[in-house]
Amino acid sequence: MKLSTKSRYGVRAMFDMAYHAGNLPAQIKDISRRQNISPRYLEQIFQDLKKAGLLKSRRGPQGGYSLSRPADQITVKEIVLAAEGELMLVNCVKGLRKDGEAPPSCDFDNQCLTQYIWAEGSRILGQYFDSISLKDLCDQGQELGLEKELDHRFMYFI
Amino acid sequence: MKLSTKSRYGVRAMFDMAYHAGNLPAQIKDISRRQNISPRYLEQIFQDLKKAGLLKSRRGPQGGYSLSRPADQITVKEIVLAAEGELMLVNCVKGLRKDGEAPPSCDFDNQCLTQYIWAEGSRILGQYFDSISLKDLCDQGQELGLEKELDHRFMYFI
DNA sequence: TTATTCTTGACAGGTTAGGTAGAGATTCCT
DNA sequence: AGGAATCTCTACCTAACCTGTCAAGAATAA
Repeated sequence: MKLSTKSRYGVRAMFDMAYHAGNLPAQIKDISRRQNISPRYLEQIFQDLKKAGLLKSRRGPQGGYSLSRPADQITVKEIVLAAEGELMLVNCVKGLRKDGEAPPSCDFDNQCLTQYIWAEGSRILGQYFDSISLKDLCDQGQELGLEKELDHRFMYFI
Repeated sequence: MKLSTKSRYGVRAMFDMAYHAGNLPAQIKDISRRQNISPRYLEQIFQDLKKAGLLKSRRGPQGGYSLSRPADQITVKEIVLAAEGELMLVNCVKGLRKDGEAPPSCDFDNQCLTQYIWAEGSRILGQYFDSISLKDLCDQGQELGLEKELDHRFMYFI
């Protein structure tokens, strides 16, 4: 019952982007260095987040990724959902998936009380994750005095 | 972020025991047949549940397993905790484990905001699971008119 | 004593998580 | 136009874990 690293890295990376946001897109190498995540692995995760519409990307020099929406309009739930594929504690429950694929039904459908428990637990968890936006995390980071790294690309103009 | 089958089977099996409870201990073969769980696998699960103090066992003819407490004093949380080992969405968070082992700390300890999210999510989930007892499930089963199988061992005395 | 049932430990096959690697496509700058 | 920076796509790999199976043994009741 563990979250995959994709979810955890994804949230960390998205927070990092929101926290260090500048005028230019954020680059994988900077995020991965600050958050100590393998750059190549982070690329994959960002592909998922981009497909989910949470990130925009620009190629070429000075390219990189940026949030597709303001930080207060992106919730942890969306990130986890995009990275995890779905937000369900079990497979045998009817629920929405990222790919719209039909969920596998178990052989005890309709007479399995425990289904309700897992479905409700998933819902409660999703509701909590939905109550937290990236902005909330940034505010919390400010309060804790979390250090912000200056964008070295701005140095050229000083 | 899926629950393992141990948890799901464990809850199903414990519910089955509570629902069909008679004077005699319940046997693996009956539970596994009714719940469509591999008997050998169910044995393993019951070992975990027994270690956690949720089940009592008796060997020999007419032996089997029985709940170590009344059904209204056993919650889903306890079963999941026993089967899953712990109830934590991530590993990097300090939390109680079944074996008392020290949790591995991540390299971003104390400056990782996301830890709080995962810890709180785990707590919320645990709280929900703790609010459901086996008796609640039995009551629900009654309401739904879930069929109770007669214990064939009683037939001898009729 | 014998059949029944739980106990214990080994082990194996498939799947998934987590990560690496390389070639290609796009864009910017000179 | 050419080259460098950056994202994109696909394939591949490894270790761990999930989900069991199997076999031998120990306890108990009849």
